Amino acid sequence: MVSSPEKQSFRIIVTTFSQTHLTDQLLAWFDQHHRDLPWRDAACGKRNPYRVWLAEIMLQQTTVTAVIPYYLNFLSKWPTVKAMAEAEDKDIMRAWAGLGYYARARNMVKCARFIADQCQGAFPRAAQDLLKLPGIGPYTAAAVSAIAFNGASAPVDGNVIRTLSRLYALDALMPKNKDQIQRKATALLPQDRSGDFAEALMDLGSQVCRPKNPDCQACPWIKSCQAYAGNVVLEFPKKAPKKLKPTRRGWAFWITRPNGHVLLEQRPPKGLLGRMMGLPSTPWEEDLASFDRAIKPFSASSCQACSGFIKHTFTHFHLELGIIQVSLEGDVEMAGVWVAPDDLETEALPSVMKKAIAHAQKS
DNA sequence: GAAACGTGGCG
DNA sequence: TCGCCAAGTTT
Repeated sequence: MVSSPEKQSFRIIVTTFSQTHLTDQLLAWFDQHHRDLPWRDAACGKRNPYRVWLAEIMLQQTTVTAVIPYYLNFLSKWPTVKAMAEAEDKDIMRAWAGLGYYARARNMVKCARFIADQCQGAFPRAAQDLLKLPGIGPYTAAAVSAIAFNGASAPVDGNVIRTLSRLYALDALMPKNKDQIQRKATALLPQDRSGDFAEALMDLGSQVCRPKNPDCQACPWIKSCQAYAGNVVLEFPKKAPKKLKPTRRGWAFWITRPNGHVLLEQRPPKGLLGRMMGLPSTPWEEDLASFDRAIKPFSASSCQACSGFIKHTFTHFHLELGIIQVSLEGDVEMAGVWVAPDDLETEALPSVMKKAIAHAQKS
């Protein structure tokens, strides 16, 4: 059956009207529930692009609560993209330590240097151009363009996926539904206020359309939400079943010289905890090397295993790490840096290594 | 497309 | 205790 042209245009008008309605409802809600966050220091479109970008990089897969102290510290150390571009890698990694996903920090500096050296310190305004920069993917490109420049882009993050999946009862599995959600989000863009719209949709997802315990009664879209109407809100978004995490095990070494200094190594520039500092360690594998085998390189020294082991969970595996204390008799030369215990806190140590160090020091 | 890539909080 | 989850990008 073919619709008449009149019928089609009528449908387009109705669709457009209801989308406008949704957009207006969302923006009205946003105006009443505006959150005061450190990076929201001016109206959308009038923000400092460097600060917007810095916040968006940090907020990738990371909660607002975790980001705030890091954001403030970075801004105080490196107030401009030029300042960050001139920073040393080591200082960036130190300041990022504990925030996780360290490739973000490595790409961030790379991006800052590109902006400073190749773009006269000015961020591109269009999402399409931002997308070419290191560490900036589809989400961040759209977010920076919308929030810093009021560009007509709709960032789609986990909040947006969840909220729109519920609003339209979208059955597609994450993350295959990304294109569909992107089209829905773009269709809802207002004529102006793209930046407010971006923040509004993400705020709605994080504060109202929460993963668990959503507050549907507070939602401006309650009358339009298909999942709510069907009483199946928690069934969206549809997700593939999670894979089981394997457990890997290893030994880390607390190696001290007679003066009490301890040996740290910088990890390789890519891969897990890349470019961060840590205790020397055996590889982390599913089969644990025996104590005797692990201490072979230190056969002439006194070696003692701390009781128990530390547990830590990464994105794709659990880790059980045993700690072996090695007390060297003299100032043996070894690859790495010797650090006084009091100076450990200033090193670029990821959380798992801080945990291992605490375990070694209390044993 | 799938896997790698951190961490801390919450129920 | 433990699985789930949070403002994704890269390879």
